[in-house]
Amino acid sequence: MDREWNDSQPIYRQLRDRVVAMILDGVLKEGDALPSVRNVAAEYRVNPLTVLKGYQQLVDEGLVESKRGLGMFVNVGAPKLLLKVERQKFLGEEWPRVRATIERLGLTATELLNGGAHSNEEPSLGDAPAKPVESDPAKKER
Amino acid sequence: MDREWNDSQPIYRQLRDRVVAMILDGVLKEGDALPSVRNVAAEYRVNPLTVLKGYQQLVDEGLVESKRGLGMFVNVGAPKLLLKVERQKFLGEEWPRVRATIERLGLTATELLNGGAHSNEEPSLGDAPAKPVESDPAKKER
DNA sequence: TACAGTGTTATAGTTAACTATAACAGTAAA
DNA sequence: TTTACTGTTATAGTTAACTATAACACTGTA
Repeated sequence: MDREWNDSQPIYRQLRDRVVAMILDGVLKEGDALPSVRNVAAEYRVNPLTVLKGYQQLVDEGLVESKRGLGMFVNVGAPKLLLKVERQKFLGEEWPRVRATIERLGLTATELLNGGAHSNEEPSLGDAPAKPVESDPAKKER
Repeated sequence: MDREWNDSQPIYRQLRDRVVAMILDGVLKEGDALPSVRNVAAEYRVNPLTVLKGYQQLVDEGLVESKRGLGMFVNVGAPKLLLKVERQKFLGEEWPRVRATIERLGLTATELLNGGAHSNEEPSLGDAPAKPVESDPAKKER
């Protein structure tokens, strides 16, 4: 896990997202114990309550089960459920926004997806984008 | 403009982003007046101070100039500057995250690009992804 | 039993975001 | 001057996020 925080989202949600990522990546498998609240709090120098809040979200989502005195554990079926739910969420909410941004910046989604620049490449401002993504004619703003 | 807010970011930042989008899209050109603080506040049913805070960000970024009694105006050079800065920000910060998510969810380029009205399509969990977005071969593990 | 791990709750304080309400200040036009 | 727009500041209150510190409750093991 990474040790830094993003100012664009509350810590507890980022925490939740990181655990989700670990489950999706198979780092945490069904039945596995999550890193303990206290450990995480110490390692990231964050308040235990903040960690708990993030973890509680996962419990509320039915992904994780809490066993007092033992720890918190990845539920059976969580990875599968997660893949489904997160895909829906991404395709329905995040991707449309991102895609709009890409178009707005005159970048091409195809290029970006096909192993183009990820890291810190500066697009020379001058050159016209090779093949801008056509904006969707049926695009509905909402 | 849209009338709704996203819980993932403070309103004033979303407001700022919308104006940025309008500038990039050419809806607001150099020298144009932004929608007035009071109008926006009324239309979106938001506090004038919140709108002002969003607008102030733009002033601080050198994109907009404020003229008391007159309004706030898009600076000369703002669109060009914006394109450069926002591209850098997107490629350096947002895209890497988004890309990681895409890979994690095993989504395919076709799935992402062909969805005109992809809103709430459920990716049938069963079928193997046709051609997952490849992770960068040059990516360094650490 | 004692102990060292777990999760959980209680108390209380700080800060950022947002809100309502009101007033102040500058510009242009009737 | 009056009116109707602009941006701006002042005062004060609410809520969510985060923090520190401490205690409570449970489990497995020495």
